[in-house]
Amino acid sequence: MLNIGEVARRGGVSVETLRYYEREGLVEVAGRNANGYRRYGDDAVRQIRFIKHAQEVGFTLKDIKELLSLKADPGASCCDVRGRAEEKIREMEAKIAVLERMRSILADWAAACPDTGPVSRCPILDALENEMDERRGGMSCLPPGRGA
Amino acid sequence: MLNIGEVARRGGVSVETLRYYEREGLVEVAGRNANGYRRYGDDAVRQIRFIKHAQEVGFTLKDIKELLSLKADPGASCCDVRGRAEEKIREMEAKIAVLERMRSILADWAAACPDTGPVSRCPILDALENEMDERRGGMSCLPPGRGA
DNA sequence: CTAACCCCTAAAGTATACTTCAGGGTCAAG
DNA sequence: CTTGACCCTGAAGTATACTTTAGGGGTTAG
Ligand SMILES: [Zn+2]
Ligand SMILES: [Zn+2]
Ligand SMILES: [Zn+2]
Ligand SMILES: [Zn+2]
Repeated sequence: MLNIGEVARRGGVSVETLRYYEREGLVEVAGRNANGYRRYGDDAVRQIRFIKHAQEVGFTLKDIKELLSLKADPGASCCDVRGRAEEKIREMEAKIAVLERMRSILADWAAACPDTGPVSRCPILDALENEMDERRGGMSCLPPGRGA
Repeated sequence: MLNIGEVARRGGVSVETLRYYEREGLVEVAGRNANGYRRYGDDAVRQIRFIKHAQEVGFTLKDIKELLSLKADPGASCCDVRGRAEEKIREMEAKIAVLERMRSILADWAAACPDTGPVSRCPILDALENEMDERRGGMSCLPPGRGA
């Protein structure tokens, strides 16, 4: 049985984070001692590392809560877990696609910018000022059905 | 001179967003009428579209405030603007790299998961429970100098 | 005994970009 | 004169994952 500080040290998180995880239902406390101090079993440290590893690959705490439920549920199947992973992969691919598109547009603009002279003739600012909504599709900032 | 509602419609944002932009110093009001209603010049709509376009390519409102300052500053050079764009490109590349790394790890795990059977033998949960910190480098969740 | 260090709670703050709420004037039409 | 659409302010709420603050008790070494 460990105090919160020791669990925090071994898990690589702060005690505040541990209390936060407890509030959020991610880590359970085994019990309390006479002073009201939290006592943790050693599975707590494993649990915290699970959480941190899951965060490292992109799961949110909400996701992780679900993963922990699956892990604890003897009726759950491997398939459920893989489903979560695949969903997360799709989310990431969507985010990557958005970022790639933005990066590519910015890169084009940066290439067009002469890098000298006044801002009044900067093609980047021009591009931002004028329409570019049809470019590559799906970047509309205007209300639908209203041309310029 | 336009009321806030008309500017919102033409700009494709809500009136609350406009008031928010005003508080944040992104859009100036030309004046007020006798009732205290905001009156906007028609450059306001252009300004809002600038903001929206800049967001579409990944600039934050903070970035955009700087871009607007540069745009308004006759002493600023094109170079400054390009600098912001290139910095943003680097930020995006960093984010993309992180996402790619996470995606690739998850994809490997998902491929290893048999997708049948109980969660107790799921390689994804196994991977999350056990160490994977040395994999691909730089994913440590542990405090430095503390092995297992 | 007291400093240093551990623990406790509840609430508020952080960052971002807004939205929603509460409460209340203004204006044109019918 | 009322209805509905519009405008105003200031404050709080949203989502995420924590951190910080405020205020206070417990334990141990010197
Ligand atoms: Zn599995
Ligand atoms: Zn646009
Ligand atoms: Zn330029
Ligand atoms: Zn790790």
